Amino acid sequence: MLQIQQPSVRPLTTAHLAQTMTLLALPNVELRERVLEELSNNPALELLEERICPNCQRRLHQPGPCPRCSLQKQPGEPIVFLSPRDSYRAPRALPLDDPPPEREPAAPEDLPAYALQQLAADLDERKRRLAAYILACLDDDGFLADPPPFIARATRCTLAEVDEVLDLIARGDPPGLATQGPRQALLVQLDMLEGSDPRVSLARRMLEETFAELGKREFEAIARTLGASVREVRATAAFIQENLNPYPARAYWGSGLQSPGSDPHVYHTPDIQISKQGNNGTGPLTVEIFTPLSGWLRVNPLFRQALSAASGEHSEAWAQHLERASLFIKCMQQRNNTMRRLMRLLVKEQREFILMGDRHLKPMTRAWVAQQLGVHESTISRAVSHKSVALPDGRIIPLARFFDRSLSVRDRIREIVSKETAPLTDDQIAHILAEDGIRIARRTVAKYRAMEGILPARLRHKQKQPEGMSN
DNA sequence: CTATGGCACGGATT
DNA sequence: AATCCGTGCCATAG
Repeated sequence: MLQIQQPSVRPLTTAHLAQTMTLLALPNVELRERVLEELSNNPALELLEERICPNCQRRLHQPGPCPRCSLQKQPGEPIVFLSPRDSYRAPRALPLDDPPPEREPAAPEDLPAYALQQLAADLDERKRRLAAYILACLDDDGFLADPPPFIARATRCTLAEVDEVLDLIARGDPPGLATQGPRQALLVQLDMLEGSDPRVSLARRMLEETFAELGKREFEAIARTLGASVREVRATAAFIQENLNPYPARAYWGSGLQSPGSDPHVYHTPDIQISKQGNNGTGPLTVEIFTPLSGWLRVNPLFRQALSAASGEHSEAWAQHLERASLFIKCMQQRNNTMRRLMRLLVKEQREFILMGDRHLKPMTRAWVAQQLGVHESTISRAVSHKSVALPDGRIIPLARFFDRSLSVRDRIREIVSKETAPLTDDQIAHILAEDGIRIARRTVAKYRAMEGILPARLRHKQKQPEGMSN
């Protein structure tokens, strides 16, 4: 918590603030890069081993008592704690109480062996060994742990050879195996079914140009970027969802996550996980804020000693390192603290939304949250942007959606239209909403309706096409 | 004449 | 300071 400040004349505050803000705006995956970079560049910075909480067996990544066990006090309050996530394999964190259903039934050796069998006949000795090496190094999702140039170096093959073998594997039976991630896997699979469907070309553009948005299901943004209609984008997203598999290895390892209805098709891991405590809807909500590494950062005490002992030209550079390290740690703590406070407030305020769906989202502005927390509103902006949160029902949504004023209204519009007997005009819908106390302009109804991919009243007529995919 | 979608303006957000 | 979103005004399709 407290760092011994070097009596530095440097304007610590400006640098500190600037760096805090940049860290705050980073999603977990990028923060991981950032921390690793800092660790490798700065010898004064050190990552301590994780501990296991003797009580709840969770991994701890900060000094002091286990935050989860010690926090379980206040009945109405949500439980918010940081949770180390150094592996990005799981699609999302599993609820704390349930045993993980995935990845134990089949032996992990099965898949590589199976894949190798298909290829063996086509390859010479040298390439067969290369293929075996690659397959052995895949992570649990069937993706490459190392980039191709790395493999080339490790196996003393040329990059061209590596790419060739990779391509063969990827087009083998679990299509998309041994690619670099969900996106590449999907693209390979897309290539393989080319020719048949007109949606293929749009699907490719969506994967290539707007993959991040696709993961977050921001269909409007995709449509805008690609110049397609929201309707087309939705249809294509459904097409991708039905025909392609972002995690090729999972189909083989009997994961129960892929098939059931709970929207498994989000192609990235969340930064935050919210789960319910019990099965009844009354228990407190648990919020895990993922941190990129297990263990915790601190200034290396040996380095500090060495600095005081050292003299001469080194000491200045070393002092800078040390200052930078301590600064970085402060920034990380600042970030964690802000995220914790933010999430505690958000979950408390929006409990109904989290548990019961879009319609119960209370309108909330960032400015208001900033005032509650006593920070600048731009801080909230940074904290909220680029983050994704997994809800108890399995949906993964951008954190910014907590501030989407239109969400609950759009949900109501969808309901009104689905229950209508005769097609209602936008004006009528606006009127119905007004009776419920929602005063929005007719023009706005039209926009929301378009966003939801609902045709205008004139075109809805009698045949209704149930298009709802996210409920 | 009515229902919609396009364009632009003002306020909020970033 | 730049950008996004809700809304009003207006042209157009039916």
